[in-house]
Amino acid sequence: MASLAKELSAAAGAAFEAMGLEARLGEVRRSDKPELADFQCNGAMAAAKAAGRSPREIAGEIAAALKAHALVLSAEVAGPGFINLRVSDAALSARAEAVRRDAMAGGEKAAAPERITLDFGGPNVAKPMHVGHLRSAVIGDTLQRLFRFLGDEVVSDTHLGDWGLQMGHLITELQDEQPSLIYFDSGFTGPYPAESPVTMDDLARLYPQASNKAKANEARNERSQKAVAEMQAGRAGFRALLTHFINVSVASLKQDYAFLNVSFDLWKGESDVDDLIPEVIERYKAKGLAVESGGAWIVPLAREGEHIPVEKNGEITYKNAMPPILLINSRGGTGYHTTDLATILDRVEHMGPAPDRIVYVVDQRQAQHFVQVFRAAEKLDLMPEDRLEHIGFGTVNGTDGKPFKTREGGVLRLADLNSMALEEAFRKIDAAGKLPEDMSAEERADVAHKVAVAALRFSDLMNTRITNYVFDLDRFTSFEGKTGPYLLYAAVRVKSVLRKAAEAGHQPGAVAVSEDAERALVLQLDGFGAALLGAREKRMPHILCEHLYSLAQAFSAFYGALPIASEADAAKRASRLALADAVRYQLETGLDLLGITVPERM
RNA sequence: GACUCCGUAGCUCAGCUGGAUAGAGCGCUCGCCUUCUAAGCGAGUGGUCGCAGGUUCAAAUCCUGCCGGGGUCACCA
Repeated sequence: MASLAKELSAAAGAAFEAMGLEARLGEVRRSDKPELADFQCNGAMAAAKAAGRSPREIAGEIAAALKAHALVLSAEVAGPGFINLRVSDAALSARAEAVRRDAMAGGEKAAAPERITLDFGGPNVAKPMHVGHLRSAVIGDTLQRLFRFLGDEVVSDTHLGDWGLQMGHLITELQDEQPSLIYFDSGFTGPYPAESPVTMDDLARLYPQASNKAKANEARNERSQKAVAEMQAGRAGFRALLTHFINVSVASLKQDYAFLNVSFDLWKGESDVDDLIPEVIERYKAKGLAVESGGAWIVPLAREGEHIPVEKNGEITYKNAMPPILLINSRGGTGYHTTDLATILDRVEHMGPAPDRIVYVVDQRQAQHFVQVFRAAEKLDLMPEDRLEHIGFGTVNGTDGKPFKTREGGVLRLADLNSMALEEAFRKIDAAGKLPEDMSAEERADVAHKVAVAALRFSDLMNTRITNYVFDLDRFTSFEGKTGPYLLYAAVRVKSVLRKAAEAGHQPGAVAVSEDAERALVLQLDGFGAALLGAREKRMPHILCEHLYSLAQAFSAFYGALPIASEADAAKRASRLALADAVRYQLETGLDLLGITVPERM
């Protein structure tokens, strides 16, 4: 059975069509005014002008048609032409039962599923992930779960940054510290040691050292640039180091991701498409798309009306500029424009069936970069621009509204953020003192971890993706308000009620709603499918967050208003237990899509 | 300068393919645990939807201009 909203929309749409109007006018949604109606349809007002009739008159006819529908208890015209609908208790009862038995907990598959390559995470080798990486990881992973749930075929790839200047910094800095390492002996032909000469801590130390030196000293920077170019050109010792750097880094990255329940199908990186770069460059040159400019090779991308040169004080600047992509820099090296294009080539031509779409979950500040890459990809007929999609997101700010920093002013590492959240979860759990006495240390630690992850993931996902948000750990780990821990608590409480009932021999049975709190709960359950599809269509996980939060609230209100397991009347008790079970099922299903798991007790 | 995102309650934010009295959380004020987890629930408080025009029966929502803030603008990614 489809959702009530969908059934009613179809019925209203048919009624509009019967009047010679568009079916889409029949869209029915939850009422803004629960005291007036369960659902409403506003199409009559929109239709009035085209139909040349008064909106109330049209609404009257639609309402009359809807009254005949089996689900509808009443259909009334209000105000300028709103159609207010009430559905019957029987319809709500049947819907609740359907949700409880449904394979998707009341959700529905996407109408046009796609094969999607999802590129997110994007950590850099040797640079520990920082708080900025949280968003890509959490949003990307949630989209991955959501897309799969709705029927899309997803291949996720973390796309390591392992090909750029940072590798040159690491190589040269390591050379300064340990010049005798075999990797720097250009006469050595291998094989190189299997053991890495550096640890993750070494890398985390070497990179900022080199980066700071390079910023202050142009010659030092040149050395790094040169080293990258040599590595990219295939110098064996440098490539062996690269492999060590990647392996050491990936092991560390996996720990941070695992804490957050984030996973990837592929751990490919920029360096994996090394062998495709010459081909990409050749294709651009062969098509006459690449031009030489100042010792570099670029692909101009500006379109009509863009990129108008303006000369000022002898310097040329561009009005409305869409800069070209840099295919090869003046030192012969390639940057992330070129590796991104080679990666598209790889994904489209070398990795099994070509994806229908490639989706990148990357900081909004990269928006122009992706416009450039997408245009360039289309020019080469790799993939049409409209099948390439950048899902941008805002930055994570501190409570001062500026980009999040540690107390010392440095960038906060993701690993440290994870530990802070875990500590805070332990603190809040201790302060509440609500965990059962018999809970083992392991279970307690598991609960703390789940609370920490719920806090981090939910607080990130509940914000509109595109805007910046203020990170406030204390607020996010709170059990009060619109937080992950509140949702966890609500879900655990449903489970607890169901468990206690089962222990007492009470099972869920046929649903028969009658009370307001029961009706409100089922109406909320009914909105799951629309929330999922909306979240997928807009790539906005906060739509799902809102739904789940409202569901948890509706359950809490229901729980407060009516006895469930303790209801004396057996039929009512069985019905309410079934309702509770439907809520548990949908809540757990939805939270799982957010990467949040619910403990048995807390 | 160009492009882009944002400006809604004291704070943090939803709502923006136009529709009824603009919502939520926090905060603050009340009330509710001898029954299922009170980490909860109920009630109240609080808004010139940045400003000015325009389109419309109807604008937080669409259009134009302005003001304020963030971001980006070819050799780091």
